[in-house]
Amino acid sequence: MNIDHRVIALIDMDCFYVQVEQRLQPEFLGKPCGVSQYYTWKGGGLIAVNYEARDFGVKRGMRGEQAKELCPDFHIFHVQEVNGKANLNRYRDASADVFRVLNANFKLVEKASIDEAYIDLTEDVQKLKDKKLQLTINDFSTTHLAGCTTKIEDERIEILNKWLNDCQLDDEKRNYDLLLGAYLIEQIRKKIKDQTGFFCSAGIARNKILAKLCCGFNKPKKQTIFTQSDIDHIFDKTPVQKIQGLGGKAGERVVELFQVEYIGQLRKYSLDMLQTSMGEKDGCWLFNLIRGIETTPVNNRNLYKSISASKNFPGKTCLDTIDKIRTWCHHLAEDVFNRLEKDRAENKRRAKLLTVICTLATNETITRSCPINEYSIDRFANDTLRILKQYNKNSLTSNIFTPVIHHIGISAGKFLDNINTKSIADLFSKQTTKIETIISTENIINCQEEEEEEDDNEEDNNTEENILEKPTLPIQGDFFRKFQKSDEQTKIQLKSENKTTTSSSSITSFFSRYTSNENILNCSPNKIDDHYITCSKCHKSILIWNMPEHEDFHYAHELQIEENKTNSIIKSSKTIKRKNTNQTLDSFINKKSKI
DNA sequence: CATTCAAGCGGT
DNA sequence: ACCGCTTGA
Repeated sequence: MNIDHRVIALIDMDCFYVQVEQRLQPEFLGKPCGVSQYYTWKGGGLIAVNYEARDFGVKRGMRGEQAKELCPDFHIFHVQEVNGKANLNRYRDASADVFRVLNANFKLVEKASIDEAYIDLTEDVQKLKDKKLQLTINDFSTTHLAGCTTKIEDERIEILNKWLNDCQLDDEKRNYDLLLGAYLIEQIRKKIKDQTGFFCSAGIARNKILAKLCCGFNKPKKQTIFTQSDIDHIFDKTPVQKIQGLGGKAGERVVELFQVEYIGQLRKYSLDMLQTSMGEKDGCWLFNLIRGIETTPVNNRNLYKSISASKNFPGKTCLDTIDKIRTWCHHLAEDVFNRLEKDRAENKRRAKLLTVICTLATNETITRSCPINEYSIDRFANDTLRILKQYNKNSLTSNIFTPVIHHIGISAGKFLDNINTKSIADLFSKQTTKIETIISTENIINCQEEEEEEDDNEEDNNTEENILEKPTLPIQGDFFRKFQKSDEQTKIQLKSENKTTTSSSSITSFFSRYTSNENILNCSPNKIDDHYITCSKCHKSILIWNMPEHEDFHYAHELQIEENKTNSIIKSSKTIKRKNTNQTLDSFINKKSKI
């Protein structure tokens, strides 16, 4: 599979929080509304505004009172408060409703935010091709072409109709894939509406950046196709800040350094110039991006990597006594605890690391972590309080805390799976399709360095079949979960000689980095005996929250044998079909080696 | 006094 | 591990 022959969609719920509230109170459908949190101060801050209200100039971030001035009929929904703190569970639950539909219909779905999902439709489109459907304009009632900006419905239909006939008759521009992708997305959007009640918009393109960009071209309740031939003329009018990842300081840097306003203006700069100013990696990314090439994979991930609760205490509301801090530690701990318990029941996993974030009056932000040994509100609260107290300059006997605190957050992460009974074969069998690991790359500039390969494995007695058929190897870390879910993308490397790339990463690079990382951890100042457990395989003392990775290390070691066998296959054939999986070990290792 | 809360990623 | 940046409702 060529990386720029993918079909990627980005689905984005329209003013999601408002729709969630309107689903509960349908009498507000069609009326200008918004959702705000903390209504006592100037009507709270608006975090979602529907399209009816946007017509009046109401915007996200505005105060509720200000919105009322612009639009007297504006209705404000308020975020639920628990213990005096905004609670977003209602929207998380609604999000789960949407993702249930997506996951039931597609294999490769990435939860990008509470209301956004990337879908890799490449395989779905290939399967659909075999059906040789004759699609008509009626299959695309909400579809727009990125290059067609008309507001007149008849014109949309005329131009889209011509385009769809063209690419069904002669697909020389390779647009037929995108057409089929758009067809699938028309259907899933209908399904989402039918099964959840929510409207959404979508973008369909060859990569995530383009899908994300064009999703915003026609909103709400519409979808947009971005073809490769749209790139130049649209990028010529696309402000740098509109590109995902360039909305902040990085984008400002681009504008300043290159004196450009629109992303397309960067085309006149060489790869070298971009890399000199932006760094090797970012420069490479930009150079490819403005030529329509962007290879970031859609990760198969539906679960949160962390669960957190935080609250600001601005101005006079700051926390200046131990009592106040203790109370809020407890409230935040309770929120995290409740969500962790739900997560544990649903996802059979446990968070192993608690991270406390606080901002002091000195304007410094502090982040400190400690292990989670059991889920308990009091444990979370006490751990948090203990960490915060380290920054109190006042006497231990006083209730006064200096410097005052303006923000506290508690985050739980480093999840460890409990599941330990599934066989490897079971896990692998979830993915049944092939992957082609050799990718044609005429257009792709890749700046990743070659990694040295080592051949230092002795035991070569485990065949791939042996490993795959071992039924009872316990799965404790999340290595296999990632593997099973095809979380990663095959690595591409440019070979300057013949302009072909091979998937050629080595497991050894993962090892070397992991090992050095371990050494650092073993001499870290946080070393407290309680936090260590002894690994049953290597008898090393390992920090409890590093066990998932440590277990990955062992599994990776065991599978290195398989890796070596695979490498020889890759080198000797153009494509490789792997039994019962569409992932190579490379793909996993690539991610790991970045840690 | 004041967007706020939340999540992920990359650099070091 | 910790910090800053980015994004989104």
